[in-house]
Amino acid sequence: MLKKERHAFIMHQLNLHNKVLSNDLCQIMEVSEDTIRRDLQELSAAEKLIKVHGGALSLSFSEVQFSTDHLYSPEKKRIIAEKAVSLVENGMFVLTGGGTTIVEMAKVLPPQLRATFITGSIPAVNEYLKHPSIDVVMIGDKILKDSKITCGSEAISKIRQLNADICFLGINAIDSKSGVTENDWEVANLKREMIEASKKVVCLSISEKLNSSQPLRICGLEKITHLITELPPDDKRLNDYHKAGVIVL
Amino acid sequence: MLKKERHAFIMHQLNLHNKVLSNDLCQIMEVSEDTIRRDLQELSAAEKLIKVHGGALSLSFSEVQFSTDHLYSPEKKRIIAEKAVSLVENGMFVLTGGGTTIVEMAKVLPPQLRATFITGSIPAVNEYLKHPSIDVVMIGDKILKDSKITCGSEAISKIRQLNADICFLGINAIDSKSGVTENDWEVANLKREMIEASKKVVCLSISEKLNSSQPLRICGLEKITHLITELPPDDKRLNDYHKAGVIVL
DNA sequence: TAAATAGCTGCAAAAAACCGCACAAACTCT
DNA sequence: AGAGTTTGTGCGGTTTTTTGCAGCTATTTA
Repeated sequence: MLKKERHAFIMHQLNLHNKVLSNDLCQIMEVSEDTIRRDLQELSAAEKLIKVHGGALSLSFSEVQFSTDHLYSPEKKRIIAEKAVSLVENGMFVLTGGGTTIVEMAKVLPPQLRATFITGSIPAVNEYLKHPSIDVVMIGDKILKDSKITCGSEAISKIRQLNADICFLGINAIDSKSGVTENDWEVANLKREMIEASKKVVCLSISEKLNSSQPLRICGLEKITHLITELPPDDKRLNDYHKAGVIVL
Repeated sequence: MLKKERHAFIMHQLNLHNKVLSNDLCQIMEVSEDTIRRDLQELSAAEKLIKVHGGALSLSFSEVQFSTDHLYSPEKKRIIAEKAVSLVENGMFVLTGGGTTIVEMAKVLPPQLRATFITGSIPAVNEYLKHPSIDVVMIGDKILKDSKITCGSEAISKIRQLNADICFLGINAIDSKSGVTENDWEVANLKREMIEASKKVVCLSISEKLNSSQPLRICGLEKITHLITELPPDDKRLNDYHKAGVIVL
């Protein structure tokens, strides 16, 4: 196998799997480890991949993972937030969860908006209180320290009494098969109730969380009315959700 | 799993949840605890995260936590706060109002204290959440924007269900004849309920507010068990309250 | 205060990377 | 065409990196 061929093959594998192992490569191509090592060295020098101990990673891998050092992809969340606020209208009763995306959304609410925001999230409330004209209602209960939201039977019974116009949820994982999933028992219960208590349900999620799932199921896609990501609505990664009848923004 | 992959995965988890546990990581990635520990050490050295006992925290999280928006703290309120915390014991259920004095008190709670703090004040909750070991319960209702406390029938009915060990109130006016008075209708109602719901009632007030009164009466001195000011307890300005049977600190 | 849990240090084994060299294929230049 | 040169490849031995383990210390928790 020629050198150029090997290079092309390595790049191909890398595009498919974002990762190659030196061992696999030298077995498949039936060359020595040294040859592979030198191939990777050259491709790395040409900045076509990232060489690591034991193999190599694709450039996109590093971009996605390490480009976003501080606040996690704030620009993506800002895009999501901007789309989300367009759904809020004057006079609405809005139920929101917690999380950084919801806080971003709180920051970009138009100043002249008049609506009532109901939440159990402390960071969200802190933002809502800065707004000049919206009303803020806090759902009370014991506060979960790590996620800083009120959580418990008291909170759930309060949410059950609501019939909000719209509900915004930052979600951890969504998948066309498993629906919306979560890894925290209490938070999952809470989100489930919030969904039931609202006429429209808007899920906010960065695209990395698409097509991932976690142990606890919150609901299927049929309960979701809107899905907002930082991607344009016609991105192919969103096809499954379109098909499921979700409005994708 | 390659080392870089592990690092990327750890950062990913961290960005999603602001926190990772060493144990979870070594189970998910199927490597030894030592490997995870070394990964965290390296990422910590590269200032990508903050290593703590048992896991790691994201940088953005710590920034929020330790953000140095140190409000200037008047000496008097600090003195009052120091006296007030001495009344809190482990295992107590503590009901607190809002106001700057209460927030000062929240800041000086001893780190090893274990108690449950119940409040409707957003600024107070923000402080309580920084404490490592206390439980925090939020009283829910519509939030009064100017005083940043939850207020309304819902809050009042919740407080009625309580039987707290002790209640701390920052007060606006106190007088040996009129008792404790207030100028906000909603806040007055709330404080009245909080006093009824607690075995001990501690009033916190800077000395300037002594012997002043406002239009709305909350209660007489007989309902107050403790009064704390920045003055030494034997100051002559406090004589009236001594005589009324209030413990003056 | 004692048990449990997490961290640290040194060590050893395995894997991977590296270095120098030899040899073969390809390419160049007369 | 053929000798010399460049380039690519594989092999043996050495070095570095990575990882897990055992024993010990420090911290946390009950």
